Amino acid sequence: MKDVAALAGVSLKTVSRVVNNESTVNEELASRVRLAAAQLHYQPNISASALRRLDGRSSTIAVLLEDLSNPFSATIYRSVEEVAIRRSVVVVGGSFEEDPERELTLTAAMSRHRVDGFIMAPASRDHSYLAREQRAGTPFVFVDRPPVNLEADCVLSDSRDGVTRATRHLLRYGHRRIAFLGDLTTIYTSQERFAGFRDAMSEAGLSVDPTLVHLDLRTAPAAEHVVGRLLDSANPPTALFAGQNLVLMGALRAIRSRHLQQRVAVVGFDDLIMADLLEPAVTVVAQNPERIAREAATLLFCRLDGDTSPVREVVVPSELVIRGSGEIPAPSVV
Amino acid sequence: MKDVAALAGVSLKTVSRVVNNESTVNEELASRVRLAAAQLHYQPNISASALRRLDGRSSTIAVLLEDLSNPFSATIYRSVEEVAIRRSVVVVGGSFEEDPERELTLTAAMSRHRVDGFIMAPASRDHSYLAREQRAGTPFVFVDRPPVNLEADCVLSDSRDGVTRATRHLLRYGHRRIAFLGDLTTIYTSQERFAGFRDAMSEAGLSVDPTLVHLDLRTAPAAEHVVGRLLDSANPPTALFAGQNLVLMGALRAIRSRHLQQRVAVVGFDDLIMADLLEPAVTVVAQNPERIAREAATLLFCRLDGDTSPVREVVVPSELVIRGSGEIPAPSVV
DNA sequence: CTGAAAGCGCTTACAG
DNA sequence: CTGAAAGCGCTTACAG
Repeated sequence: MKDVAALAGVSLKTVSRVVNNESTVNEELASRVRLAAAQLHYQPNISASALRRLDGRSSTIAVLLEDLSNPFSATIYRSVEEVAIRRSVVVVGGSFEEDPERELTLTAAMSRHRVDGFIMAPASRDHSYLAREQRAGTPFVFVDRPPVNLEADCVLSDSRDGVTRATRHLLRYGHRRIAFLGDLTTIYTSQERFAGFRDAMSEAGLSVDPTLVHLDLRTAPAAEHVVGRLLDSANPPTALFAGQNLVLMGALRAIRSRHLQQRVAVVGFDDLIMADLLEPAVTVVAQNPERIAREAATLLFCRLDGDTSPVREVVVPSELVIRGSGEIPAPSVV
Repeated sequence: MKDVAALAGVSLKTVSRVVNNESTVNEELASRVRLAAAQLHYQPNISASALRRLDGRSSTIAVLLEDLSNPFSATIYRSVEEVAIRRSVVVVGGSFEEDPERELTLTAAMSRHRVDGFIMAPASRDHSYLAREQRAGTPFVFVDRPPVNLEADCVLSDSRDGVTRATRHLLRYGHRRIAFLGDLTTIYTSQERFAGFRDAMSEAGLSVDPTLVHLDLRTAPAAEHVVGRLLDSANPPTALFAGQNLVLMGALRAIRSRHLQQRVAVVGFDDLIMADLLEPAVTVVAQNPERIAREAATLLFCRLDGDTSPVREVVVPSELVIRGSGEIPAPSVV
């Protein structure tokens, strides 16, 4: 900036004004400055300007999710990026991997980098440690999972209701022995999905058979193993609800290796690319990560723009996508 | 930092020494400083320290790819994150979307944020504009596509050879009429994949039938349409090579809707989650994005650590994953 | 409308 | 081993 000022023959302050589009600069001086800046390939140092600025804004936000390589997280990141870029804000990402320690590490790192705000799907179950930073003016928007012990904006899927509707759907096709396969019970959404399942069962006056419930399944092979055992048992389920992507894939493998794909009904949570290409195509409860991300980004930028209205909770509807695997009737009904 | 110094009753400089783990501090003073820092929940301002530091390092790198929501890009981002986090370096991401303008915009934005280095899969075909920043000490590592008019490190898949091997594989099953379906011809990897196809064909003494070559396919519906027309033609191909994920999906849909999945051979480029669950399971040329990312990140950090050896080009092998769809023999051979 | 001085939070380069 | 002064690139708060 000093060099630009020297080349343009003006003061530092004038360059600063031109760079920041302050309108009060004489057009001739301004164009001299712009010419000099272009000649020197000058790029203003955003960190330096943030340091002195009253608002201290770095034009950077953090998007911290479970795992940026999974399609749900990746889509959220990407959709936030799209909103951010329109405001010339840059997005730094991080993956918590369900590790509360890593949540602490990453949020602290972001705080050292003085990000302007956070969008996060937390791994921990206590977010009171963020209250100080929040009070200091950094907005937090939670996605996919609500904040615990912290008042903050939050954007969720209606997982519970989505699973209830999916379970009713299976019940309607005559299924009574429905297995529920869930992810880590420590995860909020995992609990919600199971709750949605129980809601529908009790609503139908059915009790949940504990031998048909398997939770804390994280990987496809684990799910494949469990589902294999269920299918091979004396009294197998006639339908399966898979509470998560990888679990769904494991379940489908177990079913296929037994050639039961036309006999056992399956509904999964979260859409899969290519779900329509399987035979039968896979019925799922699809979330809407683009919309979750857009709502979250919009909320965050509103807060950054000074919106001090009460904390909001936005619920984005999930959708039952009917494709075939969930519409296989129970044997007794055939 | 000032507050920490005041609370600990030491000078600013002593706090700075403790924060930066300079060993020359009296243990008693150091622990007083640490206590004060903890009480005040002090987080050092990395941008401010970068401003004055001789190396000017911000502990931030940029990872700019085609589209962070696609599995290939997302996996690269995630794997770079994993290497970066071990060095307490934070990763800011961006998506070019095959738009050279956006490449300029995003690299300039990153430059204003004074990132320490770049890992990027470029959209443009001329990177000379980065030479200045590179000379100023910011390392660039290109992934998936080589730099043009710029000397920079680069990590590539052996796409061309991978496609040649896949095509030979189809030829071995008796196919002569093999359709090639490619992505935008402006994309480097797209050209390479087509070149690999032609290599194998000419090696086998076959000419490429131009009516079986369709390039510039970007979306699944476009591919589905084109493949549909091919399959419905008087002299349809007996095998298809799909040069990209979405194209593969479109091709599979066209084949399935005509119930030809057991008759027309298909090989795709890039692995798909669930490719093993289709019937037949899909044979693909799989890249290794984790390894590409690890190599790129390692190279970048070597450069940041002062490695000034000549520019390197690393080639990561791709792998033909045989699953069934690519092993359907040509009709004349049956 | 333009600019000289001070200061953001930190590290550097010295002095003691 | 510890600290006072200067300065990184910028904006603020003034003065003219």
